[in-house]
Amino acid sequence: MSRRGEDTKERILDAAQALVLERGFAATPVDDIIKSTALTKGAFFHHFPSKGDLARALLQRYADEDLAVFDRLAARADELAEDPLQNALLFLSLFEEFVDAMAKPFPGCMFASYIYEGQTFGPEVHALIDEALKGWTAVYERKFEAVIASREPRQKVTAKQLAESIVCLMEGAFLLARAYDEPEIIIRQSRQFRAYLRFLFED
Amino acid sequence: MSRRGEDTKERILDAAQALVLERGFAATPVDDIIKSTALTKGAFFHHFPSKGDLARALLQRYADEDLAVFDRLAARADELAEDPLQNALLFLSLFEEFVDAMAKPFPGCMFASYIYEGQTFGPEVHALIDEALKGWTAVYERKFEAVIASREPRQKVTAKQLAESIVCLMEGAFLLARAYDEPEIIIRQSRQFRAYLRFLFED
DNA sequence: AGAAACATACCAACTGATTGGTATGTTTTA
DNA sequence: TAAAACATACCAATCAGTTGGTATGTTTCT
Repeated sequence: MSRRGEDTKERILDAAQALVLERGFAATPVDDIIKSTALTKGAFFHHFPSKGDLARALLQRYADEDLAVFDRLAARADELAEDPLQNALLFLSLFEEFVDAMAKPFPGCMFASYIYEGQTFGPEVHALIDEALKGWTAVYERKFEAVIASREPRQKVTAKQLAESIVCLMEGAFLLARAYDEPEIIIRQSRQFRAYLRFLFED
Repeated sequence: MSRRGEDTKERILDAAQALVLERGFAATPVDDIIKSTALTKGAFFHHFPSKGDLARALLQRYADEDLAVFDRLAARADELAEDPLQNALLFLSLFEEFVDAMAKPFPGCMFASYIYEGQTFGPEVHALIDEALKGWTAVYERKFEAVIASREPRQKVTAKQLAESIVCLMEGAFLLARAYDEPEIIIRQSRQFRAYLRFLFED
């Protein structure tokens, strides 16, 4: 695909992402997407064989960007803090900074949006969601394993438990943040979890 | 409305709830709802002036039932445990029992579903969601206030913080539970939070 | 190099199916 | 017997997707 074609495809994805995060996938007609890009139906279906293909491409791109952010934050944390506990704490701090820089109105999490539309999507989409959720958990789990290996926790906890907790906590925080349009909730909860970690592992 | 009319209205709501939780509201046509009740369009629009009215009625009923469950669990906890900490812990245990008794496939939380469809609904629906979320938080906050009043927490925490945390944690757990069709996640996370509370407040 | 052959990117207009909703009946119940 | 509770038969709008076509490259052949 030429440079020009690639650009329009991105434009369609940009418009679709904004609308889908706002209203959900099923509630976002193709007509509205093309209206917001000043393109036509022909152009849309030239780039995406079906609306379902858009759903897949949209989530794929979102997952890729999400992974990139995660990797970037992890790399910066690795750079600045060698100690496992400090590394984990810093990673969460960097995540808070990232959320703080997000635009209002707070868009929410696309995985969550897709999860609650369930039946609408095919197995490929479900696999993507699975991969993302398990990916997050795995990253956290590795970090917490290192922390537990380096220090005796004040309370008996497993890395897996902690990892699942922070993923749940953040997804829930994303939901409330969206309901109230208050991204600060995410930051508050992440900070609270940091305090919990310090409490568990610091002297 | 007569007994019979009330019954059919409930039947419609039952069918709608199952479908909406499965696929989302916008992705659930009225035709599918009436198909699953063996009724007709005339009957549906006799009971609900519009599909939007169904959305409101559906969430209202869900909120009422949710509140009833909450009150029931709280009453049982109050009955069995006077001590604030034991009361809070027991309340969570009873909630875990309740989740454990829920049917598979795990349906998820209707508030979350509605939140991620945002734009679709009117201000009345948003008010209902707000009320429910703030209601949960308020119940937890009162319980944790009593706990904090009765004991010195090992770490400085506020009742409000703890309340927001458990609400986020549970909503996130509901999301993962739905993604994996594993309600056990909710139970695990609630149990984990109980351990955290005991750790904070027990000697 | 330059023309012929082909591919990509897009558009305007249309299509059949589905959508929420209505108008007009018929049955049931109080 | 008169509302309330349904059913039947429709409608206008909207939906995802198609059609036939043009304009603009890009590659291939001479």
